[in-house]
Amino acid sequence: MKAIYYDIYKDLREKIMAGVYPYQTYIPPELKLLEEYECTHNTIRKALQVLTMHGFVQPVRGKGVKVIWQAGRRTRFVLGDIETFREAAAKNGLEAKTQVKTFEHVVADRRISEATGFAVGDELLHIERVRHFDDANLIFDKSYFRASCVEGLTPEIAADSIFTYLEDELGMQVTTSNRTITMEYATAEDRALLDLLDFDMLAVVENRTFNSEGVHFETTWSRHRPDYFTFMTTAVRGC
Amino acid sequence: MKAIYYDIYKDLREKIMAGVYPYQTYIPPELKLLEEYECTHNTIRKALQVLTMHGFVQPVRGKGVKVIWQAGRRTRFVLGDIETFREAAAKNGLEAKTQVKTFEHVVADRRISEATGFAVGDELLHIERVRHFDDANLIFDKSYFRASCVEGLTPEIAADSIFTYLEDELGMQVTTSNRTITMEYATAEDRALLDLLDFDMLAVVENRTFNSEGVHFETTWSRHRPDYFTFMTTAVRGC
DNA sequence: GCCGATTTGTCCGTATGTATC
DNA sequence: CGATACATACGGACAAATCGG
Repeated sequence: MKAIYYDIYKDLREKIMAGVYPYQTYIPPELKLLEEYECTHNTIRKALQVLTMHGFVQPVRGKGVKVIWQAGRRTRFVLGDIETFREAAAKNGLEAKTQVKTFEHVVADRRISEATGFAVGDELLHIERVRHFDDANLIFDKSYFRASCVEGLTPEIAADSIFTYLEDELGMQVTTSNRTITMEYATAEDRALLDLLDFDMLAVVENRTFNSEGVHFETTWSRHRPDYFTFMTTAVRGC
Repeated sequence: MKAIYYDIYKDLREKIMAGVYPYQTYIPPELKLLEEYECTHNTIRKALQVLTMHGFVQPVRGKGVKVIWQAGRRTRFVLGDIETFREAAAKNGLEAKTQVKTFEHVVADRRISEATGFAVGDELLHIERVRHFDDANLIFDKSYFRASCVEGLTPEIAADSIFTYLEDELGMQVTTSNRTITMEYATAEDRALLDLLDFDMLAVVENRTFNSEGVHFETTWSRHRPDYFTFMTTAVRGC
């Protein structure tokens, strides 16, 4: 991301998180920011818009742009923006290991098609992985990738980071992700693969991911042990 | 919302949901849309940006703007954008009733402050409500409102719709909502108030809401019976 | 492989409206 | 009422990616 507005966004975000612009105060007005970043009006606004969408600030007409982000008490494993499992784990201060349980080519039949959103007949790669950290198997990922989008993928790469491979080696850009969160009973398979303790339900995140070409290339169900599951998001009226 | 870009957004959204612009096809390019809506390219771009943020389309450089929205099979009770409980229930085709269990003024002590994000000493209104539909008590809402933001609120209004009252009567605008989703064990209180069947865990949505002045005026925990809980959201890289 | 047409992405500069103080 | 500050819209310019000839 080499856009000017994005650099400004990142800079402002840093300052908010560092407490330079504290909770419930106003950041400098557009006119000041113009001078500081030496750009126009519109570019500042674009940066502020992204900042707003991410829940850091809220513009108040006639007054200014107010900081609404509070330093968070985050517990265990927090999901949110688009990021790789490895990135998320690192951000949560956890060292993670991944074990590949299934790695096979399949052709989408009617049942798979309805569950994943792929078309019947699509060539897919079916991958199942168990995520291990804090001395326990905590997440079970069941994924279907569009085969033509993940050429050269091997079980070894799947054990490392599929998304890093796709972005760095294949030059693909992950762009949009539609997510659905539900709760489901643990299956015998979950119990066999995960360290579930007494939990009999799981938090399930269904993820349908599109690349920069607008092609749906992945549907994954991440099945989380409840005590390690936290999902954060921001909704903004009208945006 | 009287902005031009917002009308264009709504029109395009309708056409996508109606199938006028089907899944995986390109919508007309900017130049066509300029003519159709008689505005400038910047206004079109703003509308497309909102459409993108909501997961309906994805722009592809040099090619066009591709529809990535698929008609969904939504199950039971679906949450997502900012909307009142009543709106959400209606959208899911359910007729809902609300029972007010608690309605009292409190002053935030250290414990409440840490849980809600309000400051110690803030005057709050503590409201607990049970949501009933499909012949069962399915959601338990524990809320704290900033008292100065909800003047004139009564238990009767709370049984109807607090948000409708705030927006229509007090002229407040709900703008930003920071949400955290977790799973928790059901408490004795949950069991007493809800029809939990055999479920021993709940989906809990913590909601911290800010009005158009950037003032944090509400923290609510909505405790949902798992089989009626679905949460949908869209994440877009860079936005 | 190159060039030009198409299409989206970014940025500039300006103008006007609306809300606050 | 005027100054300040955000919101919307216009019009123009150039960059970057794609596609067809």
